[in-house]
Amino acid sequence: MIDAAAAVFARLGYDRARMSDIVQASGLSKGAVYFYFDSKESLAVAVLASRQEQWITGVAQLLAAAEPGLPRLRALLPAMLTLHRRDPDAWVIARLSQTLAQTEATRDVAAASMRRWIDLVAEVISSADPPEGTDPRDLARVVVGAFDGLKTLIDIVGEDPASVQHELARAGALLERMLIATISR
Amino acid sequence: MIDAAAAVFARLGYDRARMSDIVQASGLSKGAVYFYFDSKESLAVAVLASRQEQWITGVAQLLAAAEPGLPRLRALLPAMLTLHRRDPDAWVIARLSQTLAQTEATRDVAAASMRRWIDLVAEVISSADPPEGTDPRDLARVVVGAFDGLKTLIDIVGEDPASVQHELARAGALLERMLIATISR
DNA sequence: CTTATTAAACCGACCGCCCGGTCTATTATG
DNA sequence: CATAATAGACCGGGCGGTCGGTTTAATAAG
Repeated sequence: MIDAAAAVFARLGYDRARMSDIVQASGLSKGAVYFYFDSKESLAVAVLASRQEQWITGVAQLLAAAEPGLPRLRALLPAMLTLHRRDPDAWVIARLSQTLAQTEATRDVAAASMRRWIDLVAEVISSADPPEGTDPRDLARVVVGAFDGLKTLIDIVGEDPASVQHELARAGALLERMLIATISR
Repeated sequence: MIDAAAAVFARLGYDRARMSDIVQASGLSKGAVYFYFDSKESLAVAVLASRQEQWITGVAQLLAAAEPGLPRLRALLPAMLTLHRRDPDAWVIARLSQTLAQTEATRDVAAASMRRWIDLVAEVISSADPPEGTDPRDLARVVVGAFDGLKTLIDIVGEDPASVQHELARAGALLERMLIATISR
């Protein structure tokens, strides 16, 4: 059911997603959905937590295959792209965080979710021994933010979903190049 | 009135912005607003066009002060940051484009708006003589997308508006460094 | 094996509110 | 008086959320 909601949120965004859409996608009924979740908002929080977990463990798993340091850093963007190719809905964490951060009650979970993700990237960057005066967390923010922004931008200007996937891979590779160029002295 | 609408859209986003909010912010009445605009959607399109114009001419003006080539490229991120500091609402173009791109009727204007902006950045990058095999348009996409993503991300994890401004400047400087490192051989 | 009992799971018609949009009355302008 | 501009009460539809009732499944009792 969380899967169905994630797909709908990913497709329409939180505000445009109607409860009826989610109900229909889940194959259940309105009563069943509200049996498990208090509100649309709490459902969104659950989706955020679920996909966040899925995303982070997925990336971490792929990163673990590369040895620490520069090789692992080089594996970062490819891992993100692989995850995104495997399940584009997982990146709903970015859109949901954006929306949930606007509401007082859910701002903290949204921020915490993003911070956790930044921390993981910062860890990888840090292990690659960046030059003096380069804060790994700053770089991590740029990478995470840039990936999100690129996905958004390409979704807007892209033609069809297939080309979007391709364009994102292209942009991801370039972002990686920029990251490496910055870190190597 | 477009200014008022822009402010509201920037603060709440298209979907959460209520017509009553915009009416109140404009200091006019509902009748007056609908005398000038057919719908909420067309109002959003007008806001997008207005701020896009404002943003592009503003950046272009700042860029014109620097001589073409690398100096002008170096002026790009500072110009964007200056514009953003001068009027953070102007960056509502990114959020509005995202939303309007979801609707069939307005998808093209949203995409066109973003493409125009990418074109300008690509032009600047191109004039800085990037190495072989580096597509200026690809780089431009990364810069534009990254800036948008960074603004979004920092809005989420940032504490107060003042620190957001500062963090964005910091991230922007880093993004510039990455861009220069990539372009210089 | 059958039947009785119970509670969790599920259904979908329904509700009240709120929002985008309309419309008529009124005011300003010339 | 004519016209443009504005006001704000009003409306219909759609939305998130509710609630009484029904099915399902697990367990106990005979």
